[in-house]
Amino acid sequence: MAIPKRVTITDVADAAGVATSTVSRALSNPDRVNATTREHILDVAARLGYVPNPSARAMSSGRTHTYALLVPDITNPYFAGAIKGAERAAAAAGKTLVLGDTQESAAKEGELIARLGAAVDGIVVAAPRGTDDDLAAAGAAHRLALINRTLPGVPGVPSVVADYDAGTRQIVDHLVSLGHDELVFLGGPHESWSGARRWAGLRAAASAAGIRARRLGPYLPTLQGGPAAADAALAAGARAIVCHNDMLAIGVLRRLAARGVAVPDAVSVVGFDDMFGADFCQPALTTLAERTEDAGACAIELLLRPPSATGTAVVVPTQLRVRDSTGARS
Amino acid sequence: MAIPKRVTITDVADAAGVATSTVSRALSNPDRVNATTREHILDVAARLGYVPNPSARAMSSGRTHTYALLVPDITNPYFAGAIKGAERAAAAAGKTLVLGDTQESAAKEGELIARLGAAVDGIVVAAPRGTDDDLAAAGAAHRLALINRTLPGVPGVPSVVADYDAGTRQIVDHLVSLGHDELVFLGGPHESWSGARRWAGLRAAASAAGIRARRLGPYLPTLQGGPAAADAALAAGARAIVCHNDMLAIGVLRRLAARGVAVPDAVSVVGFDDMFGADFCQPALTTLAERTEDAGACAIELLLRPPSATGTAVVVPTQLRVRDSTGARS
DNA sequence: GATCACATGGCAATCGTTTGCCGTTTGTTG
DNA sequence: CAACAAACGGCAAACGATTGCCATGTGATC
Repeated sequence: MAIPKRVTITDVADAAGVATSTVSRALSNPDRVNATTREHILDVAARLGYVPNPSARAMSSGRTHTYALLVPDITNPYFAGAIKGAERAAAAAGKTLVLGDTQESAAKEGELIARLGAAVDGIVVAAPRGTDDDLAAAGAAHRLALINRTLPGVPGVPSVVADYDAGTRQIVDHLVSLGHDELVFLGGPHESWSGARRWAGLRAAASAAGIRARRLGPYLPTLQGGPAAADAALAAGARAIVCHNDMLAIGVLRRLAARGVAVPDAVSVVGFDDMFGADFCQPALTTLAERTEDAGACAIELLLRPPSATGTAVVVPTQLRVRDSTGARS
Repeated sequence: MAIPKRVTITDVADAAGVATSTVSRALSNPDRVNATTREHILDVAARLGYVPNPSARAMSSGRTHTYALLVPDITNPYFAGAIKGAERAAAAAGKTLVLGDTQESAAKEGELIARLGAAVDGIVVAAPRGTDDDLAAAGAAHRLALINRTLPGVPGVPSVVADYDAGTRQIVDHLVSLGHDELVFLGGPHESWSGARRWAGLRAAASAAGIRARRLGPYLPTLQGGPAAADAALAAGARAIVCHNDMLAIGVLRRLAARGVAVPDAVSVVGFDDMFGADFCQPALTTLAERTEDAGACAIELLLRPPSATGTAVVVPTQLRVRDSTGARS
C-alpha cells in the first residue's frame, strides 16, 4: 500500500515547460501571467493531479490558511452551533479549521493557544476560561477572536457576543406579560462571563419592569445541578425560574416533575441557549436562543479580515423561543 | 499590535552556543545528545519561549503531526462523541486535529479528503458517504481510517465499527423478554451503511429468537421523519418499534404522544445511538449505546500506529440502555 | 526609427527544520 | 600505550513553495 509520491510544483513546471515561479504565480497570482500560459499550466497541473503542499506554502508565505477554534467542551451541544458556523465560514473561504477542546480548563486553553498559535493564522476562543490578562497576552502574540467574552481596553482582540441585554429584556417582558411579578435566577459558576452578563441583564430588565429579581446559586450548569437548584427555588417560593443555561433548566424540570410540581401551572421555567434537545424535553423549554452558528461564522470572518486597530465587538441578536415551560402566574 | 517575531531554532542555537542541528536533536531525538547539553538547550529554549514551527517541521520530516476527522454533520450530537474521542486521542499523542464537515455529501467528502490529504498524516472518515470505490481510491493516496463502515477486500484501510450484531441481539432479547413476538423497523436512508447493518442484525436476531421482523421506510433520520414513520408503524399494527436512530425515535415518540398513543403501554419504542437527549426526552428512550467516544479515539489510534498491511476492523461493544420507552406487550 | 513602458517569465534566495554524513573527542580494550 | 569504537556535535543539503529582482520581448509614443 505504498502512498504514491506527491506531485510537486517542479513536476508541473517541467511538464509544462516553464519555471516553478511561473507555475506558482499561475496558481496564486493569476494576473501576473499571460492568460494562455496560465491555461496551459492549469491544464497540466490538473492532469498531473497537483495539490499544493500547505506546509511548504506556509513556510514561504507565512500564512497557513488554517484557523483554530477552541471550545471548553466539544460534546456540549451548546458549542456545536459555533463549531458548525466556524467550519462553514472557514470552508467557504477555502480555509482549514482545527479544533481544540480546552476541557473547561484555563491551563489547557493557554497551552493550546501556545501550541496552535504557530500553526494557524488565527484562533477563535469560544467562552474563554482564561483571565483577562491571559487573553490579553495571547492576543498580543497571535491573532485572536473571542466568542461571548470581551476584553475591555485591549484593542486588537475582536469579539462576538450575544445580545444578552435585549434577550433578558425579552425574558422579563414575557414573564411580566404572564402576570409574574418576580423571578428567581438560578446561577451557574461565578467565573462564567456570560452568566454574569445574563444576571446583569435580568436584573436591569427586572428593575426597569418594576419586578423583583433574586439570584440563587451558584449551581452546576449541568443536569446534575438540577435537583439542588430546583429545591432551592421552591424553598424560596419561586413561581418564575430563570436558569443559567438549558442543561440546568432541564435538570430543574426533571426535579420538579419528580417532586410533583406542575410546569408551567405552578412554576414557570426559562433557560438560556436553546440547546439541542430544548424542544423535545418535557415540557418543551422556553429559552433564549443565541444563534451560535452565526457567532461561530462571524468570529472566523473577523479573523479573515485584515486586523483592525480597534477591537470590534460584534453583537449577534438573541431570540426568545416561547415553548411550554412558561405560563400564567398561578 | 505588532505580532512579535517568532523565536526560531537558530536563535536558540545562537543563544546556547551550539549548532541548529544539535538543538533540533535535543528536542526531537533526546538520546542523540549529551544529557548536559540537552538540559542547557532546553533551558535556553524555554527562556526564549521557543515553539517549533510545525510547517517547517512538516517540510523536512514529511510528517505534519496533524490528523483530520471528517463527519457528515458536525451539529449532529451523534458525532459529538467521536469528535471528542478523536480530539482526546490526538491531544494525548501531541497531535493536532482538524475537523471537516462533509454536509452529508459524497462530493464534499471527496473534496475534503483531497484538500486535507496533503496537510495531514491521516484522515478519519466517520460514517463515510462515498462509494467503496471512492474510499478505496482515497485509501490508496492517503492514510485513512473509517468509522462505522468497512471496505471489504481493501487492505490498508482500517476501520472501527460498532458491534451491531451483539447490539441488535440485545434489543431483540429485551423485546422478547417483554413478551413481544414481532417488531417493526423504521428504516433510514437506503445508502446508510449502518442502517443496513442494523436491519441485518435485527432480522438475524429476530429469526434466531423466532419472532417476526418487518421493515418500513425509508424515512428521514431526523425529528421530521417521525410523523410519517410513526403513522406507518401504527397502520401496520406495530407494538414494538425499532427506529433507525434516536432522532427518528424521538420524532416518533412525539408523534405518538400527539396521537394519544401511550408509550410504553400501547407501543414500545427503541432507538439507536443513545444520543444526547435520549435520556431526557419523554418518555426516556430505550436505545442502543455505541460508545462513539471510544470509536473516535480508536480510529485516531489506528492511524497513529504504523500502517498495518492487513486492514483491521476494530469492533467496539454496544450496550442497550433500557429506559422508559419499552414495556410489556399489551 | 529611437525611446520608453509594460507585460511576461526565469533565476535564485528564502522560510525553519530535519537528517545523512563526517570530524573530533573521549573512553575502553588488549 | 596503541588502536579502536562509541558518543557527540557541526556542516550542509534537502523539503516545496513564494517572491524580489532582473532580463527579455512587445507594442506604443514621439
